[in-house]
Amino acid sequence: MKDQLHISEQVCFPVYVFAKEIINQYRPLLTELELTYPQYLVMMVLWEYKEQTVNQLGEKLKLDSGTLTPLLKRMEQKDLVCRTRSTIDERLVHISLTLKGEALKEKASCIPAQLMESMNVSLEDLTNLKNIITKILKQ
Amino acid sequence: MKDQLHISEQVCFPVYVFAKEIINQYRPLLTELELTYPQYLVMMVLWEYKEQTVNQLGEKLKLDSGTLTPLLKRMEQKDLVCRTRSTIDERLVHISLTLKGEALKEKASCIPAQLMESMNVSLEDLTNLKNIITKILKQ
DNA sequence: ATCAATTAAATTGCGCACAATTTAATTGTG
DNA sequence: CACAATTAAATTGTGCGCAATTTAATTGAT
Repeated sequence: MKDQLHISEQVCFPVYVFAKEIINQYRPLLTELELTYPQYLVMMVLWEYKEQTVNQLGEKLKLDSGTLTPLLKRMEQKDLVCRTRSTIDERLVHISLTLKGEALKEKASCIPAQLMESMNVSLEDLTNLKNIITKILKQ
Repeated sequence: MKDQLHISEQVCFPVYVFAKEIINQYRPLLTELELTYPQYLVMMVLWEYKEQTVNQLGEKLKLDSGTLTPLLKRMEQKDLVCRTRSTIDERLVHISLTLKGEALKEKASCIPAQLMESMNVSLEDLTNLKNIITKILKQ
């Protein structure tokens, strides 16, 4: 029987490398906006939904409070988001955009196109990739 | 023009989530062997190549010495690998398996199959996925 | 042979990512 | 109402991942 314990036989390893490579491609673009990739993900959710609790962000981004709490505090330090504990239910912390955070959307608008260019991938491969992965993740 | 700054429109986000999900699927299997996923990758390279310098490992795994040096020290602590500075070229550190590290290959042999099962993906999707990603990474 | 340039690994510092636990508030049940 | 169970966020601790720098050894060009 064939030995499966080789890097070259693995499917997971290319996925792992590819995910890191994507973040590395984003890095120079996001550094200009003083954002990391996970912070950029938070911004995208907030640009779309205006306000989210820590849990809601966590569900959308698949991150827990152990990751999000310190990350959001750093974003608060940079005056990108507000963290406000709910008065109705004091367990909840609402995350919303500051004016600076709202304004950053404009600057970020060119990032998707820039990234597409830097990755140099056909639209076809990209859609196939997305379809397969979302199919796997849905189960 | 359509707003591209939405999580749902992104291709990179599913890749990022998928890569994390893979590592989370590996976690319970690898925890039994007292390995993390990156440590498992190092083991796979060493099971195949017997001995590697830090740089050679880094090239194969796309990791730098800043990541590998402390990781390899932890693996040395667990008596999985030996770190030996070369006498011929003292800049090089050779990483090789201990007997315990060599023996772990046996225990790890079932992991690829177990992971395939826990991921519940068709072989077709998996090969397509791998082909697209390796194609993109090759450029 | 000398010394600048290169190379390899280690170090420093920061930001995730996640398991496990803690703290505090709310809900649900008798 | 009381109080156990649940929920939300924060905290603690460990291990990557990478940029930037440092340390030390080797190479190469004159």
